[in-house]
Amino acid sequence: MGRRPCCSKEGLNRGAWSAREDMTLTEYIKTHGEGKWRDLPKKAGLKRCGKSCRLRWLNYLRPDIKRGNISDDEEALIIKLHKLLGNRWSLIAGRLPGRTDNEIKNYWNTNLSKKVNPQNQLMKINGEGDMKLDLEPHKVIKTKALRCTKVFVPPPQVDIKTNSTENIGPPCTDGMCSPFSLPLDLNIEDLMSSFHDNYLFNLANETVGDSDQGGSTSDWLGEAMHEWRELREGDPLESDVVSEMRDLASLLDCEEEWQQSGTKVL
DNA sequence: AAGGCGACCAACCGCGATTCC
DNA sequence: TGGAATCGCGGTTGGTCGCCT
Repeated sequence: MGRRPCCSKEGLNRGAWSAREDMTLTEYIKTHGEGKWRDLPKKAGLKRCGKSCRLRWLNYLRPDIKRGNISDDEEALIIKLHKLLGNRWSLIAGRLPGRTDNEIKNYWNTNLSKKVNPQNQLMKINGEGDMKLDLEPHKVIKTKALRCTKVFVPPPQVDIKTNSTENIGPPCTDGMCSPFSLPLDLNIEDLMSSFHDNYLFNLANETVGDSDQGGSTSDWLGEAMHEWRELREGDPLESDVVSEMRDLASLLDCEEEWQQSGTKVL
């Protein structure tokens, strides 16, 4: 059984939007607000599919869209976020005010993928452009993509004192224990993923950024790293690991700031 | 001048997640 | 509670433009 199309394509315009269509859509959304995309075209008098209207609005017509070239700062941030998050364009875009996921995705594919991985360019020059290229960044955090309207159920946790999985439950919220626990044999990918997942759980339970919990993500990440190292009998963390953790901490600190200022995160 | 080619990017498509009834 | 409707995401396509030969 085939998938039902999002709308009937018959009699609908496709391809580039005209100025008149843009104006019609903008005026309609100004008056009635976003949402109900399926009904919007009919009500607004547009011969477009609702999905197309949504895309046009989100990627082009929204008043807060930033026009113009990507700045050096933005580019550096995109590279850093892509290293941490992979092809999670909407997440990356969420941290670049006025930029859309589509814009960032296009920018990455046309500019940054070559810059970050010059081998791609080389392969095209050698006439191997059709090959599937390995664009996967190193140590990408693959947490489940979530919207922040839902409470995140955290992965099973390891009791940091006994190193057992017996004491499974949500992170403490009474301020009496560490914000999260870490298994001793965690590798860096799991460590960062576990940290990020716990962060999301705490965010959903409003324990992040609470002054009773000891301040910013950087603070309790530092605390967790310290505890982890102590329990591993002072194993030195490799410098790139420390660097990765700092990157992640600063990213998540940004999330906190936006969360506190009322901006929707994720 | 014109055809070929590649870069760019807006728009489309399919699918998983979420919401609604 | 389950299925339909809707939303949102990421991959892909295709039109346009500019450069090169």
